[in-house]
Amino acid sequence: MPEEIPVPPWRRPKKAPPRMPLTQDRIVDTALGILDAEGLDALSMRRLAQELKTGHASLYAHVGNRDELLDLVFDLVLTEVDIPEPEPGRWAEQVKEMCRSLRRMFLAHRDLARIAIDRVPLGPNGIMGMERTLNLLRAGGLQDELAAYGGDLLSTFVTAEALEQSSRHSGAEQSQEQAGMFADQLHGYLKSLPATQFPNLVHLAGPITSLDSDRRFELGLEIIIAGLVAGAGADDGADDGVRSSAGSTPPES
Amino acid sequence: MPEEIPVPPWRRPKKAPPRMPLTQDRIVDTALGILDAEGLDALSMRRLAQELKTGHASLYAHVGNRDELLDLVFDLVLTEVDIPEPEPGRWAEQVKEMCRSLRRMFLAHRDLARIAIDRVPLGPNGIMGMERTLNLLRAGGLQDELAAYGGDLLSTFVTAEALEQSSRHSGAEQSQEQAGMFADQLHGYLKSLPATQFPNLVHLAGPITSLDSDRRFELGLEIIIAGLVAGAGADDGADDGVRSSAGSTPPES
DNA sequence: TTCTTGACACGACCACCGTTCCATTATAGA
DNA sequence: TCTATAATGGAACGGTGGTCGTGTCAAGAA
Repeated sequence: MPEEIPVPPWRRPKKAPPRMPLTQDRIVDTALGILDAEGLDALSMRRLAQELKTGHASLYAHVGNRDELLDLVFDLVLTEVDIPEPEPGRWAEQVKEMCRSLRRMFLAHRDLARIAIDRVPLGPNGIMGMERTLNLLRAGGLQDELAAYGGDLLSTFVTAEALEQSSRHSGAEQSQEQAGMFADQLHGYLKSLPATQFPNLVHLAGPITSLDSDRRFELGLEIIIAGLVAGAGADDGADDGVRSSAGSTPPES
Repeated sequence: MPEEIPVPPWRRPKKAPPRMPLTQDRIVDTALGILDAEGLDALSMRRLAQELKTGHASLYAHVGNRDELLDLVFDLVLTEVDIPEPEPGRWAEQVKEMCRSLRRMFLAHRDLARIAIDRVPLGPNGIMGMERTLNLLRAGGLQDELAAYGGDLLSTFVTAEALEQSSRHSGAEQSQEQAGMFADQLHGYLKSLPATQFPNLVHLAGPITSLDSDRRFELGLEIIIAGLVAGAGADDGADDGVRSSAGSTPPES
């Protein structure tokens, strides 16, 4: 921000800078700024008021309470997610693109997954997003119930995965290094377990700890989409929704 | 662990009831009691100390801090989950049984999903659970990476679903009635949206709001297991893990 | 141009929270 | 019985979200 130019005294004797009025938008914008820079725990009403150069009690004239504020912040960032218009023949890829966009949004805003995890996005942008999501899912031929629930499942998955990723390196500031350290420590610990009692953990110590966030995300996405596709074949939803024959037989290795 | 052998009364004439000493076990047990009865927000160190008829500062001699206490509570309830020994030919059903058992545990303890959602279960019971889970998943022929991640995905799914269910009727005490009210209101709202702008939401208002928790849970379970089964067919995990051909072609309706 | 009014700002306050310090106390071992 | 060790818990610290009522200021009415 450039230096402030002094206002000529004859121009606006006392009109212009009396105060930038407090509005809900300004509050929500500033809250998002604090969230990005310092995380959810730092976002107290007092800290927010300080940033806005006002008293914390003033905020309650515009936002109700802290929880409602977080609702508003959540709905605001939802504008960053883009959900493609369905194109024939690209269904699975487009569903992935949507989920990746959602994930990018989460990773761009610190602790946002913690806000989103127990919130239903019913703000204006949330509703828009639901509409577009359903539109995309139905374009893949998913029957009503599966489309309705599939959107929920996908967004829950993306949120939970983002939450896991962000909480892994919580507390300290470092991200990459911290995550690597933890993985290494965990790998050593798992390898050190008695192999007679924990054969699977010892055997899988590698795969368990070596999966980075991106790979986990793509894997989970593949699994869920494959599951949705498998369910889309069932035409009568009265029984199971997902064709149960797909899951009832164990694959023999 | 075998039952404790009672101490003969002549052995310790006046040791027993001078005061029941504060132990970590007593603290964790009591914490779980408060959690069940009053929820996570009511579980403060002060409230807990009051229940134990002691000062809140005394607790810190046994548990480190509140977060560690929640770790311990989480690990304690994990004993209630049972994970079956693999039986040939019942793989998918056994995976479901495991997930249902986990879900039952969550529903039996108020707000436990909120505790579990951002916690990796690395306590003794958590480790045991991971071992048994991996054992079951591998028995279905899942390759290493898919087994390692599949367990995570399933438990994340169950936790998130339990969280959603519990947060739906948070605040007020009512559960069934409250949930129904909310669903009705939401249904009315969705139906009231302009059909030109939100055709999918209006069309799917029924399926979206009529899915009760049990059905959601079973549906999601089917989807994920179907996805895992689809992925189990891929023999080389170097590329995608889940056979991408399964998900890349949209099902035509 | 003066008066009035109503929305907004905000200091003071409330009831909590998690955590630490440290003097006191109770217990177990010598 | 005396002493070393550990548990205990009152007081205090620095926070939190939220409410109340007074004060201020700017725009509309007269």
